[in-house]
Amino acid sequence: MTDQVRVRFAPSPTGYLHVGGLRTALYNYLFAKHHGGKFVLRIEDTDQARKVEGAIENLISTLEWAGIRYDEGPNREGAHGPYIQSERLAIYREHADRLVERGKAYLCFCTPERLEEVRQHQIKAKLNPAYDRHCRDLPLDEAERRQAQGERHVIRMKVPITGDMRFHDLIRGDVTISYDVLDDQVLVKSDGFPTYHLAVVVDDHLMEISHIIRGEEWLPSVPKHILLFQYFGWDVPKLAHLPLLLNPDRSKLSKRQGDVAVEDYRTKGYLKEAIVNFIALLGWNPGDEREIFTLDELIKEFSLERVGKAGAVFNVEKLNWLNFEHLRKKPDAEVLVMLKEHLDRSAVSKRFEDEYLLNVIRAMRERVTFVKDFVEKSPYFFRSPGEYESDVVKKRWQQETPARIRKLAEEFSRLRNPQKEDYEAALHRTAESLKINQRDLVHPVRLAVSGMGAGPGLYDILFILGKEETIRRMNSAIERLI
RNA sequence: GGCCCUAUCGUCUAAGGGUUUAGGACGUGGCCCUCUCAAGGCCAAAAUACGGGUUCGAAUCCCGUUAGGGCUACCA
Repeated sequence: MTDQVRVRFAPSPTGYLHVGGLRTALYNYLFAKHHGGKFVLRIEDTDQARKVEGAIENLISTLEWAGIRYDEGPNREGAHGPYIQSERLAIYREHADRLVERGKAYLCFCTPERLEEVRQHQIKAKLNPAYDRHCRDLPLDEAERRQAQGERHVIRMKVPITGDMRFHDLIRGDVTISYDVLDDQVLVKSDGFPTYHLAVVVDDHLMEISHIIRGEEWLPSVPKHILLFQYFGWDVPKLAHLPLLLNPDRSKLSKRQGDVAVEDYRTKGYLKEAIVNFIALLGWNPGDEREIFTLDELIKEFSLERVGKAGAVFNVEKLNWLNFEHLRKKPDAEVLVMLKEHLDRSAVSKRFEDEYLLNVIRAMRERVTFVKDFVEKSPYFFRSPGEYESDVVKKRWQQETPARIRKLAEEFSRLRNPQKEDYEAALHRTAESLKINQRDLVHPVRLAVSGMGAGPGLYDILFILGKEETIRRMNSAIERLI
């Protein structure tokens, strides 16, 4: 075993990448990169019943989208492949046989019916349901004879009857679990596939994993794994069990209470930078008061020592804020690309010049959380107002307003190639000659050209829209608003 | 039920026994700025689950209680 840090993310391909899974992947990745080590992606598809078509591809593309690049894994073979467990069946079988030979595991011929019956009896007798070790002491020759006859069987590990397992977890400290709450775990199922417990130990060893960083739900099965490492005569990797991600009601993060698939958030328009940043902060903090991080900064700062022990609620409000912050940090040109992509996908059919869109971006930057907000919060940059917000009309559009707007439109029409300041000066002049406050013109004009009462500075809007469009909208408002 | 883990503002968290009138952030409310809305600035409300110990001193260490979560499969 080398001294190099090698960690893995080992999801089972059951459909989509869960945000909890993404965080586990992220922490592994950050830990690996922080220490100049390798990040391995391994697919744990040993349950044939739960196989989902396309899940692996989906998992990989989501991971790559988030910027979490694996060094070894499916489609990126290293020296430890294959990285999909269903392609490693012979390896597991061979190792299981080794354990049987050494008397550390045994063949079990109990039927599911008998197991269920035993379980029912135990429950009735208020005992902990566990395998009764019926086949544990079958003579090896008898077991081999029955196996040769093709009798259906599983392979179970032998867990010591008494004593306990004490181990150290990098996040939780020392943990002790008594053997009498463990049963003789199935290692190889009757379909020949290994269970998680066998596969994870064999693969973590063979792939030279130095640190196992995974969710807290695995903590109770650590003793089984350590036992297996010992039965094989292998070193045990360092362990770190991450706190869980929680629903707002503090139960384990699940569907039903909001979105849990990373792609859901992606579709909603969250930036990968925001999701990664947010998820990193769910259970980890840098120790100072910084909150905005890029992936590279996270790599630099991350340490397991600063990972907390308590579960963390996935709080969308803060994610929104981070999205806002990361979107704001992006250069105009980059936002332009995203806005154009969004426009292509949306119902807005009209084409806009890059320069026009850049102006919209500059005007709206401080006002949007998502790229889609450019259109949703300022639709007037993309089409003339279909209707006017009624409460704003009520407040800003008085009886004398049409005449004033008409006069201002005339003033505007005399401008040649107007800049922002020219609109402002023209409005100022008009207000003076009308002997009214500027705001008595500003608000109605805003309403006329945008249909709304809120938005960027009026002169920014007018400049972006351009003289012709501005005047056209002003006249249109005069006709449509009474 | 049994076993394991966890417990600081609504949420994410800081404080590694004295530097603490428990700090920051999101969100919430107010004020300032201002053509509106934002952004920004300032301010405010808001927490150590409870009970015992240990100690000169406890959010911090120990025990118990309570609460929450996880696990308890031929699922991962």
